[in-house]
Amino acid sequence: MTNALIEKLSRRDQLSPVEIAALKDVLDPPRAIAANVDIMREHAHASHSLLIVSGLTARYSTLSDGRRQITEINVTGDFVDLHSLLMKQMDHGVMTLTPCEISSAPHSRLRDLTEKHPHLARMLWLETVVDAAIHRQWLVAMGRRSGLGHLAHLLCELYVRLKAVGQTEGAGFDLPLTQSMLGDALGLSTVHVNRLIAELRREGLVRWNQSRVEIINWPRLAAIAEFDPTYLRLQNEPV
Amino acid sequence: MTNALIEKLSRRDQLSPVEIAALKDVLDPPRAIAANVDIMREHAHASHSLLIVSGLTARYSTLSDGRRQITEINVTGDFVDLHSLLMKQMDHGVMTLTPCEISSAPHSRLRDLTEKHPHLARMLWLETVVDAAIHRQWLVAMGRRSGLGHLAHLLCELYVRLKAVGQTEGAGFDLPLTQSMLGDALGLSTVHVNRLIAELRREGLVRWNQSRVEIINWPRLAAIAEFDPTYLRLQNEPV
DNA sequence: CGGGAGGTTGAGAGGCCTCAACTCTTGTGG
DNA sequence: CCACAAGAGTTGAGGCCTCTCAACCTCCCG
Repeated sequence: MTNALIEKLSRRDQLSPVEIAALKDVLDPPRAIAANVDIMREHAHASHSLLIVSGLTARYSTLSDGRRQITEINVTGDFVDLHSLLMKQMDHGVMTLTPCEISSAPHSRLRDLTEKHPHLARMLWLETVVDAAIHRQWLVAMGRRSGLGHLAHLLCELYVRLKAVGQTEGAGFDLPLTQSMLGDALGLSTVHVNRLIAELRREGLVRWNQSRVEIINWPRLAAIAEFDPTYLRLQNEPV
Repeated sequence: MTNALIEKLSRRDQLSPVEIAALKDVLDPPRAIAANVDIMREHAHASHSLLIVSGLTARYSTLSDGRRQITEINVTGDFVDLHSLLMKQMDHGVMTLTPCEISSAPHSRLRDLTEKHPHLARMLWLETVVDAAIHRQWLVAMGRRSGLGHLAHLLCELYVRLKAVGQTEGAGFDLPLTQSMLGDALGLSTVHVNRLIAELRREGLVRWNQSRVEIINWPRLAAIAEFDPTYLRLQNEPV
């Protein structure tokens, strides 16, 4: 049930059987949760962290006029809101984008884990550090890339992250997000997202029907995005 | 020499004398570094992390056409690039914005610290988690706020962060950044930054001469920015 | 005194926004 | 089995925010 997380962590550094057992011990059995449900409310004081066993979630912040900004999309195997172990109060909300299975990890047990397993603690620390690196890439894309480059970058990122946990098929993957949600992630309007997707299709870079995205021309898509996956930290370097 | 860092950490949770000594032990004596110097290059493999003893630095990423996006401004007492302890390869560069004093902490010693002092390790983990929270606020500002709101938010953030380490005087602080640098931080052009600053002045929200920023009307500035300092995690809650 | 960096201002262009209408799909109930 | 509603996607038109280009000013320093 924690396979995707362990698969991802093992790409970065070796986990001992004891550590794997300790990691499994902090997690409650997964619960099934429907799509479009808040699993952690903005400003809440959290007492546990959540692991996505399957499905897609989004971190978001809401503005006073109701508009929304999604700040990260999380996928199967992501320890979303692990940061609340230390932040205590949530600076953003987390919602499901698809039906999900979610495991809960009480902060008390996570704190015990950091006392007894310093190496595993660093591996979890690294999870949050990669989140920050993803945020930085989004900042670069939002601040300095064209709308098309930004969308292309998001697709490249999701493809690589989903592939790392076995959620791709060939050059395609499922992305059951509405164009309105994509707009909230990119900081663009729904109408403009629609036109950008049309442009990617017209240029023969992707096939995109329903929730199925197929990347037809990876080299050109990655070039438009100036995509370099180093920040996802999927290479093996012991911590 | 690590006073600002310890002052900031102590706002969040109590540090024992042993922990303070351990923290000081990982740091080399500070070096003086001029303004506009790269202290960590993009894509470099880091073997140590850097503490800002005094001065201002910026994390940045460079695009293929030479344009730049600053993803965070770091101030006195910030453990900039602590994340490299776990990331190993830098996903961004770090440069000084002003003359700085910088202390270096070898990763080997930091790793030892996490083995022997789990609580202190969590405090350092929290430092990187706050970085991520700052990134998220920048994403919200960049994606969904007006240019004016974005600039106002940056000023509010810097004021609160500088105040937490005793670097403000009344409602003012030093911000020796060129408008071009501010543009790189906000994702705007230099010309537009100039016009936004002029608007803040015209509206009587700030006085801004040379590198001196004086906030005249904090309530209105914070309202324009929709600023809520919770994400900076300066409240006391034990980790 | 000249040069360079930074700041300021004007003018025109363009990317993205808003508003609005229309289409398509899906699910529900009569 | 069809009518209808609701949600999502698509397209057009006009407008605004921000960009680029360019000129000029100020200040500082060699």
